[in-house]
Amino acid sequence: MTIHSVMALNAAVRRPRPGNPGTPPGPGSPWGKSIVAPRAARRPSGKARRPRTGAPAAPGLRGGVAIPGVFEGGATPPDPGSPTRQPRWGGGGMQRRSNAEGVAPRAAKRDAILRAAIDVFAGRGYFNAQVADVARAAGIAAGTVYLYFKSKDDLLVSIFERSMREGLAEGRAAVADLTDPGARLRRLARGHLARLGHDRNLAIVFQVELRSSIKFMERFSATLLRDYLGLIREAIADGQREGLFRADLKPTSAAKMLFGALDEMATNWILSRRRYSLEADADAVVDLFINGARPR
Amino acid sequence: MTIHSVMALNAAVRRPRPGNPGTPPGPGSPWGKSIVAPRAARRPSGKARRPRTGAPAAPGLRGGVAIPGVFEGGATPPDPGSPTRQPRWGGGGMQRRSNAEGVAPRAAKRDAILRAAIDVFAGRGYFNAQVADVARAAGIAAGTVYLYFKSKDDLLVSIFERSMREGLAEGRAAVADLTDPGARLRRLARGHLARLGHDRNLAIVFQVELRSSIKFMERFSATLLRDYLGLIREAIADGQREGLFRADLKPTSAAKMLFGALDEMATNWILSRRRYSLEADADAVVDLFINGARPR
Amino acid sequence: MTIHSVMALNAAVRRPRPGNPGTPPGPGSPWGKSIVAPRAARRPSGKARRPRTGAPAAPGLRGGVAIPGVFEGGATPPDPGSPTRQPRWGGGGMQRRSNAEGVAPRAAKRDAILRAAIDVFAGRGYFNAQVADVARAAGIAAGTVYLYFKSKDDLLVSIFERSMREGLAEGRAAVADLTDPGARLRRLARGHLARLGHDRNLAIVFQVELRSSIKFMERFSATLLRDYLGLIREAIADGQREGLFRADLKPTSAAKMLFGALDEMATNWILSRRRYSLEADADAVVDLFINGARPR
Amino acid sequence: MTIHSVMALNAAVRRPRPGNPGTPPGPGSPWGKSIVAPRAARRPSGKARRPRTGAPAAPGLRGGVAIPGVFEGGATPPDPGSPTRQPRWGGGGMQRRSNAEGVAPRAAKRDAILRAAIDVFAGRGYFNAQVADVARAAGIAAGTVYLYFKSKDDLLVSIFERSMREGLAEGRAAVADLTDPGARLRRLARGHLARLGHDRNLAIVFQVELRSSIKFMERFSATLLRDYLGLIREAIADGQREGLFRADLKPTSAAKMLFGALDEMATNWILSRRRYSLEADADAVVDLFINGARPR
DNA sequence: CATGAATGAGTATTCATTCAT
DNA sequence: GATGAATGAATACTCATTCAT
Repeated sequence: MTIHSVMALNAAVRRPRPGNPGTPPGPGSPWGKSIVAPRAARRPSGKARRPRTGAPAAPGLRGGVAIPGVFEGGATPPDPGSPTRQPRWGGGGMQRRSNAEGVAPRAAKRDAILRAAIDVFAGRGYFNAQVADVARAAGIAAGTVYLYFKSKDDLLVSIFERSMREGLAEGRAAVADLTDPGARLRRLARGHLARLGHDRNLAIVFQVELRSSIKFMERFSATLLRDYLGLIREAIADGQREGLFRADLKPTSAAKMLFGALDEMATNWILSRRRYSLEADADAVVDLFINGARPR
Repeated sequence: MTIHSVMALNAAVRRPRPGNPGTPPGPGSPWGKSIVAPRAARRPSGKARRPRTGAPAAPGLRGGVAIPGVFEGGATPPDPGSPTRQPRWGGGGMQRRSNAEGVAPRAAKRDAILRAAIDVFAGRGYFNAQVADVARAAGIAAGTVYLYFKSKDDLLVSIFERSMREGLAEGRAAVADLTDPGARLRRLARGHLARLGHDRNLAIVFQVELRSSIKFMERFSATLLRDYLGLIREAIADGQREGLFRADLKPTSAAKMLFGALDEMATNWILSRRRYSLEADADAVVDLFINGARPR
Repeated sequence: MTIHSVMALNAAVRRPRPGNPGTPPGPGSPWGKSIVAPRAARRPSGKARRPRTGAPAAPGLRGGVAIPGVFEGGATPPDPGSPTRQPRWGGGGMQRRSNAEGVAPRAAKRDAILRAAIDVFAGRGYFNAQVADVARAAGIAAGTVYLYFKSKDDLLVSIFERSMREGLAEGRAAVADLTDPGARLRRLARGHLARLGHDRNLAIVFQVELRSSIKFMERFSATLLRDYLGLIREAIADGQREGLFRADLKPTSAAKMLFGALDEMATNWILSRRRYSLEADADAVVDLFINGARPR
Repeated sequence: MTIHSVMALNAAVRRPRPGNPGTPPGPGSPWGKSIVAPRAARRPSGKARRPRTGAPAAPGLRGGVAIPGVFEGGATPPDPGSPTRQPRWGGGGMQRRSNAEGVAPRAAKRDAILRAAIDVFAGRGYFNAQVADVARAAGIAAGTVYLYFKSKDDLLVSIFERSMREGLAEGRAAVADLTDPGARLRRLARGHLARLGHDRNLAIVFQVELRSSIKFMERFSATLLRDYLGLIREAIADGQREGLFRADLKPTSAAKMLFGALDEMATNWILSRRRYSLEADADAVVDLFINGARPR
């Protein structure tokens, strides 16, 4: 079972009840309900608040959580040791110009919050984590999170979307110059595991926290992930056309199998107390797959 | 992603439980109110009580819970001792006989509650489901659930343990008389998918709800699942000894890959709107695996 | 503040709501648990019980809690060391003939339950104690308690009524042959503290558990206790008539003061870790009182 | 029965609160906590916020809580440091100025909640009262109570601590300029009863609700109350040194007796339907005591 | 833009009491 | 008479979200 598969699971019956306990859904979630039963909007009046204002930015931001370059200062940093392809969140951006002199501070803060969310969610679990925890980790006030994200769910969704988008982009780029189907599969697999292996907290969120909702999975199963699996499927199909892989293999099923095996490796890596290279697992999986797909 | 991996999926998106109950007073006290807030007399109807046998089955139980062809085989479920009549959860046949000559009625009710829990959890998700929902589905009072299970969590845990125990037992039995490693893998794979394929709700709970906690996954990853993966690993190792599989394959990793691929198939099956035979997927996966593992 | 006074306190508004609240306090309370009814550790489960019956008295009765002579086998036994006046609960009875050959087994069992209730309530507090605890301590089934008592409240009420009735009877008898007001007060005071001092658990229930409700106190404040205070008041009034006590003293108020001082001694004795003779405190109180009441 | 003794009164008859939500899973879950979102340790509390002054006072506060002449003096109650303007709980005068030049609004709201708690607890009893009742009476949302108090228990505890602290401070101040032991006792007694007599609801909470737990009594019996009794004991000891009181009187015991008698008066006052001056009872008690303590 | 005090819905769990056997 | 499985009402507390400053 890969991400893809899991994605449609919880789809079932999410009670519409507002409030919270049962974790009632609530508006604001990209799924119309909220993947995880937010809490619903309330706020009858609002008493006295706090008058302060002014400050250009909470001081905590820089120090505590994110650094303009974003995502690079996390708990499980992108491993500055490996010079190759680091998943620089916020790094591949567009609007973000050159955080040097403070351009696009909004994007920078958004990245900081996302980074904080990854670390907090990985550390205590999405449900156990409180928005206030994320805010604190990001060095901002709780309410500020809502200036950048629609809801708590949105944080999770944003993490997923961004990660998938980057993964997909990287995958496409990595495969662009390769013609050999086997080599493409290998590079995709390595890239997939390397990305997760470089950021353990992100991997935890991606492999664990992100799969708690069928709704969530169904939604993405039809979008980003579909494209991601598509890359694999195409490589397989190409391989079949070139006679490298058995023709009786169904590309879609085979892609799922490969992805499922890789996914299992990733999850095992997370659960394992040992700290080995996740990326290294890619070859074993691909070797087995390619060998298994080879015409008899 | 295999079972192992999947296990960490849903971990996150879960809501906690705020609020809490109290002990309200009630009539019956010489003071008209009760000096100490008794509790009040209640008991509008009274469901089924006494578990003694004889009875064809508690009325509420059959109607509310039992689902045709599902979970009906289990009298005293956790009875791995009796090889015959194995309560195949989610399995087919075997009409519930109403514990003819004295099958513990307590176990029967426990089964009914568990069955109800599977259906309710699958239907609305573990977190969104309320204990009262499960009770209602089982045709009993909410409080009664606690006469059979420690907590709501315990329901989920019991589902997992039971399912794994049975799966493991079936797996062992299925493989006992086979010597060919490939045949063993095929039977294990088929059995695994067949078990899930027979009970969609159980499959949902198993593939999704059960993976909502990294804690949960870690715990079982070291127990039942380890044994389950062990069966696969052994078959692979035997195959290597017999020269059927490449010697450079690491049995443990290979087992995870196979399991991961199967798990992905299972989750895909659940997410898919189409109703195809999950068991049939086993062959494709095993074929690819065996072929891939074959010495070059 | 004596029992009398406290008795009317809680009378206020006892909400009739049945059910009960939850959320046991939890940490944060200076007592580690909650000042009130933390519920304490529940009994392991209490499933399997003891089916035996028939016997003139449940086995558990004799051993665990009460002995036909009742009340004499408590946790804080009536101090067999002091040959004088032991508050023999059930001992001063009427219907109870001679439990020797099993006469009045009903009364004997009732006594046993009451004795068990005293010990249990004293041990874990009325609110924390469960009817099942009392039943278990009495060696009977939970439901059986209701064959002898209307409700849990009734247990507390019965303890109070019985204790007061006996105390009143003893007080009357003790004072019957005395004419000197001072001597009567002294004997009443000694008797009061001696009775409590002989049975610590009863004292705890009497001094603590019994005062949690204004309703409860109001009810008895108008009955038994009134008579009890009456004995004191009469002795004081007689003393005034004889010129032994100041005439400007209001008998009723003075009686409350005396009772209040004694009550304080009793409560202090319970709270104290030291094990001294409570009865001995009587003299100091009475001395002070008599001296203070003496005409200047 | 004195305060000390009374303190143990209500200990018992309290209903626990089953239910749970707020009641975290507890043991029973194989993970020690709960497989799912045990919520984990929450942030320290987050009480202290930003005490800045300014705001005239939260609107709902005045209307919902404040009771004419009661509790209105307290801006920042627990401020024993400022001798002037002592917030006499239950005391008279001093219109709440709406913290004119900056009295912490936070403290004001805290006071309002406490005041509401006193009234609600007195009215329906601690156990029957719901936190929501207190919140409603204070004109705030239920959840807001937890922004100022740890738990429902904390409300009761805070009432006690504050009352005792103030009573102790007043007692010390009242006695500071007096040398005559008898006069000191009289002033202490009058002050004690006057304080309770000025705020009937506070008196009810103090005399009844607060004594519902032996645990509670034990705890405070060793702290605040000890100091309070100490004031009385010292006056008695001084009197003995001056030859005013009998030397064979044990100061500690005598102090308890005096306190017990006063406490009884207070409780009687509460229970009585008649509305007389409680403070006036002080003289009768002290007269009797002093006369009784006088050397023969 | 940022803040953070305030809001308020929501439910797991307990246990006194009943009653079929 | 005894039993004990079953019942079911009731609430403290959390935390996502808002909005007046």
